[in-house]
Amino acid sequence: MITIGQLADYAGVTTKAVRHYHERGLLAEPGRDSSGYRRYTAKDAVDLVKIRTLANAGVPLTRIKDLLDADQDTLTAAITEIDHNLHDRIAQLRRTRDQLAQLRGGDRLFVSPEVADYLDDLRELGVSERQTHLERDGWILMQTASPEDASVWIAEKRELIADPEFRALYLEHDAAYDWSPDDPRLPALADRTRTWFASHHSRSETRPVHNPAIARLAAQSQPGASSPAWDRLAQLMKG
Amino acid sequence: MITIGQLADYAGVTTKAVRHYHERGLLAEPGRDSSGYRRYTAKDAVDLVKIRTLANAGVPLTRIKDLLDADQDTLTAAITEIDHNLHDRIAQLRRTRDQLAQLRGGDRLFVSPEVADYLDDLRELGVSERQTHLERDGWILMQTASPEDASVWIAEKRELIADPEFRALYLEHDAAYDWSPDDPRLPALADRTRTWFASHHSRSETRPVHNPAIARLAAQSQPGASSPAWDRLAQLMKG
DNA sequence: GTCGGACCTTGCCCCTGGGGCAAGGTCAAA
DNA sequence: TTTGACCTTGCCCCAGGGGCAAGGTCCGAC
Repeated sequence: MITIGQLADYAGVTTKAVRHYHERGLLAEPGRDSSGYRRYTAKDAVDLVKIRTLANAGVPLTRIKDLLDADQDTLTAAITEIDHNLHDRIAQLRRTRDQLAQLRGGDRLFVSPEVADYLDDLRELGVSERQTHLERDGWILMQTASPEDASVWIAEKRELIADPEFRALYLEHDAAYDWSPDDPRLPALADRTRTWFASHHSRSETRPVHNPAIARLAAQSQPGASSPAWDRLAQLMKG
Repeated sequence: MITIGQLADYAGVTTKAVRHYHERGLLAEPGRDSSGYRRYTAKDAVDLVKIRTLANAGVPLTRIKDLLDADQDTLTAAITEIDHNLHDRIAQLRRTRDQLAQLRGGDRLFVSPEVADYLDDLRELGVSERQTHLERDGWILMQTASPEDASVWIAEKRELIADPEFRALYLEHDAAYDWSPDDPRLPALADRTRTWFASHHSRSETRPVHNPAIARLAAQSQPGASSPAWDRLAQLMKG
C-alpha cells in the first residue's frame, strides 16, 4: 500500500496528474486510509504505467479510458494503429527538421520547387537580389491565387529565360531600376522590349498572353516595388 | 493582394489560426479593403510559413514571436537548439514505440530488468501464473516503496532460487495454494520450510533477514492473495 | 437584378492535459 | 514539540486553437 506521491514517482508523473486521471475516470479511485489519504496497490501502478505509455504515444485520455477496459483484441488492434501513426509522426518531425534547416536561408520553403529552381537560375545570371526578391514575392502571390496557372506560367517563363535575347532584355530591365527617369537608354529599351514581344507574341497559344511583367504587377502593391525609371519605362511601353 | 482564406490555404492552416496569430502579435495585421476584409501580401505568406515551421517544431507561439524579430545570429542559434530538441523528441518517440510494443505482453514495463528476468525464471520453472503475478505485484510495491532495498533483495532472491532445495520448497508452496486446509502435507511442508530457513539463516549478513514471504506479505492487501491452505500454513510456521 | 453559395467580420464559449496556488490536515524523525 | 515533507479539496490559469452565432460581402449563373 503506497501513497499518491510514491505512485506518481514510480510512473514519473506528478500527483496532480494522478488525481487528474481519477477525475477523468482513467484510474480507479483507490481506498483511503484512516486520515483520508489515498492508498494504492500494485494494480494501480500497472494501470498508471499503461496510461502513461499510451499518453506518451499521443493517445487522448478519453480514448485511453476506453482502451483500458476493452478486450485484448481491440487493444491489440488499437496498439497497432497507434504505433502506425507514431511512425508517421516521427516521419513528420523529420520533415519539420528539414524545413527548419531551410529556414536559415533559401526560398524553397515558400515557393514550389520549379519556382525555386527558376529563382536560382536568376541569381546565377547575375540578377539583383532586389529583383529576385520581387520575383519570389510575385510567384508566392500567383501560386496562392491560382496554383494551376502559376505552374503553367513558371514553365513558360523558364523557357523564356533560356532565350539569350530575352535574358539580355531582362537584365537590362533589372539594371534600369536605378537609372534616372531622363536616361536616354530608356526609350531605346522600351522599343526593343516591344519589338521582342511583338515578334514572340504569335508563338503564344490560345490561352491568355503571359506578360512577364505580371510578376512585377502582382508585387506592385508592395513598398519599393518600383522606381522612377521603371515608372517611366512603363509609360513608354504603353505609348 | 490575397484574402485570409487564400493565405491560410497557402500555409495549410485555418483562417482561425491566422486570426489567432494576429491576436498574439505574431503576424502583423494587414491593411483592409473597402469592405473591411484583410488583404495580405507575399511578406505575410513568408512570415506565416516561418511561423508554421517553428510551430510544427513545437516552439511555443510566444517564443516564435520573439524569434521573428530577433537578429539573424539569435535566430540561427535558436534554430540549432530547436533542431536539437526535435532530435531528442524523435528519439523519445522511438522509445515510446518500444514500450508500446511491450504493452502487448510481458512485465518489463512495470518492473526493473532484474525483476523481469527473475519473473521469467519463475515461469520457466513451472511456477503458476497466479504466483508469478503475485510476485510481480509484490516487486512493484517494493520497488516503489524502496528501490535500493528492492535491488538488494532481488539479487538475494535470484541466488536463493538457484538453490535446488529452495526451488523445491518454493514450488510446493505454490502448489499448496489450492490444497485443503486439512491436507496432511501442510504440517510437513511447514516443518521443512522452517528447517531450511534455520539452516540458511546463519549465512545471512548483518542487514535485516530477507524473508522470501515478504513478497506475499506486500501483496497481501490485494484480493485473492491468499487461500485457506496458505493461511493454515502461515499459522503452522508461526507456531 | 437578384439569387445562392462561398467567402469575410467580430465575439464568445469550449476542449485537452494538466500547472499553480491557497488553505488547510497529517506524519515521521530529531 | 517542532519542522519539513507529505496529503486533502478547490479554484483559476495556460496554449492553441475549434465551433458556432449573427451578421456583411462577393461573384457567377440565371
